[in-house]
Amino acid sequence: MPTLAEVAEKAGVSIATVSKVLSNTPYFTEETRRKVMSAVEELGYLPNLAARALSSGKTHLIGVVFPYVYEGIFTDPLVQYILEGIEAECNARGYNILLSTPRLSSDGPDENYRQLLRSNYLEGIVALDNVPLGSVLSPSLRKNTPAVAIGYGDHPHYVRSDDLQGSTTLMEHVISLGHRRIGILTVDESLHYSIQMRHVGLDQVAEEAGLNYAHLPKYDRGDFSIASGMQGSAALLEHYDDLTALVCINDRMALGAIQQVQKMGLKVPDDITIVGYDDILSAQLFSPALTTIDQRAPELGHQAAQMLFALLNNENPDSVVIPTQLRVRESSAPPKVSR
Amino acid sequence: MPTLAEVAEKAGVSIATVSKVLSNTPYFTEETRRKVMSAVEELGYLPNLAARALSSGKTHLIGVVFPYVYEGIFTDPLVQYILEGIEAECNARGYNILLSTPRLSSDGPDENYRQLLRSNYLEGIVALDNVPLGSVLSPSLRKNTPAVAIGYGDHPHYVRSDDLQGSTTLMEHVISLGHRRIGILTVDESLHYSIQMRHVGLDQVAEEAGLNYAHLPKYDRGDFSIASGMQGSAALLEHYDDLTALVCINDRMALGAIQQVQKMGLKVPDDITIVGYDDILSAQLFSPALTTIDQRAPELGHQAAQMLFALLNNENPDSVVIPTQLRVRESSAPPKVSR
DNA sequence: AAATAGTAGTTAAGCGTTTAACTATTATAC
DNA sequence: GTATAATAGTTAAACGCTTAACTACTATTT
Repeated sequence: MPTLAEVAEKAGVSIATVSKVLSNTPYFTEETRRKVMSAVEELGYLPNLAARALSSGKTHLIGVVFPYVYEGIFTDPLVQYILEGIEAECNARGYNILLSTPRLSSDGPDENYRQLLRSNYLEGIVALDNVPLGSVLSPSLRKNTPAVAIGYGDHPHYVRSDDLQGSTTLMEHVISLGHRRIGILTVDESLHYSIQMRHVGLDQVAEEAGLNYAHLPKYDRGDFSIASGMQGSAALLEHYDDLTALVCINDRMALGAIQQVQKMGLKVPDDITIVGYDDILSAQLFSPALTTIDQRAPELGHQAAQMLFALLNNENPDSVVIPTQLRVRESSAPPKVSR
Repeated sequence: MPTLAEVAEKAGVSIATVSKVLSNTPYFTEETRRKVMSAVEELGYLPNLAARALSSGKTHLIGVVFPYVYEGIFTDPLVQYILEGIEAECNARGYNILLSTPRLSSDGPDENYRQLLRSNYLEGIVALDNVPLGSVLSPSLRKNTPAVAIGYGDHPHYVRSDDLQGSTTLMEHVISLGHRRIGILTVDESLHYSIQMRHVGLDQVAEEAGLNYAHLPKYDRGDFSIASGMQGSAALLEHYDDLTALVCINDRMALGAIQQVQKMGLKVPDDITIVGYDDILSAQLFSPALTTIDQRAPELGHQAAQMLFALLNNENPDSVVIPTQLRVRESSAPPKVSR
């Protein structure tokens, strides 16, 4: 690999001059530029990024952090949308993405990750931070590195989906259809802040409608998976066969539930309404298509990255809460009068 | 950030000794180790990765390259599975992933990417390389960086899914069910090597069964999307209403086709068999569940990463072709005798 | 004509490691 | 008791870049 020194020699100038030309720092003639450039060209010179990083302190590297918790990170369909959003912003600015997927336990993230984070190797960080178990972005970890959290972690700068508004809208939809005997399919809510918020929303709307949320039939041992949606709906309907609607905390569980109730001979939405949350690809494709909440995940990624670059630019961007969108499809309808 | 020098001073030794202790290079006493370690501890020393990279030439960074071609990279459902596989291997070895998503045009990948690749900043590369349009891993680009291609790019080291075996198995399944009037839904085959291979497989089996593949009704202006599957199936059935089976080049188009033919009043699989390729999540969920080919994408990622680390270790791993698995589900059945 | 400001380029220090080459001490062999 | 080998640690060069401080001109101002 040719170095600055070789370019300088070939061009007949000093390495400082070459550096100036390449970084467009003022004060050189067109003549010099030409000489330098043609030397660069001939030698196929490329800057050594490690050297540049060491010297300037700028790595042009953004850490994108998706903690690995209860399941593989990439099995979460939202992750890819978020990544897409972040990627677009970084690409536009010539920044590279270092993808970090720390194992998160109750002791916090793994040692590799801690070191990476504290090493100042990353100019900035965008992290999914939604897990009460532990933050990948706690103040002691992130130190001086600008960071944006996607989620409910307690951070000065964050982007969130409006889970409260989303769950409220979803529950209002179900209740306004006339349902009152409503079952809830969810996961251990200590797992996820956004799940907790969704419960708050469901609760509020239920109470306003005169329903006691705490007493609604619930299955809370799901794990986000399709299988647990099947299991949960079976368990609920076994004890409460008069339910006219199932509100599920995510789409995969909702799709599992639909399959299960169909297997049990019920029609969706005629016999029972089932709604989800997330609007994954399968939600639109499924038959019946799933009524659900679109979190607009790519937007989460875009906004988070934009905020991060604002921070790097010494601006002070406001945190953002992104409104969700109710997608009414085929899986929800008024309850049958007969039941 | 404390440096080696500060640690050395605090421990009362030279920086070379500190470096030796930390890298476990022989020849120091237990006593020294203790002094160094406690200085490290007290100061919270962490190595500067840029400096280390400059000095040692090792960045501990693996480039994972997903070219951005006709559509956003992350809209391809396989990508996340592959990423999952690569991530697991890198994580186990303490390597970090630099995620690169070059824009690929007929001039090759964009300039940012070229520079990154040739800068020796990455110790190794795993790249999706399946596009005749241009390689992200051509010899001139990758130079001395060890690289593993996932796909059909012409490289010394690659991992491929066995598209020939997959498509053969798929077509054999359809033909063995008794179908002879078969339509093909595909994309411009100049877009993708693996698509080309799938055609070869379909062709072979068709010919063996006495069908002229070239004359089978085809829609080849798809773009992998659900919408184009709907469009393509509509177009085909308009001209050939006697088709008893549609073989689709990927799952999303197949799912689109199912929706479309259902909309047209046909039953799947009673009136028409529809099969896909990929086994995306929705394939299992859809009703009817889609008969398709499972490429075992996570395995592609695992194997590719393992090969790369073998290369870094100066071994000479063999390239790998990963067999696929036919998933027979509900969307395929023998043709109705009446039609 | 001297002082000042602007332009063009150079010198050299510094970024924080790694590591080859060296010195000094101690243990082992004969 | 010396030669040799092994051990423990140090010195200093090197990695390739950025950038502050400097010199040397040329153009402008007064």
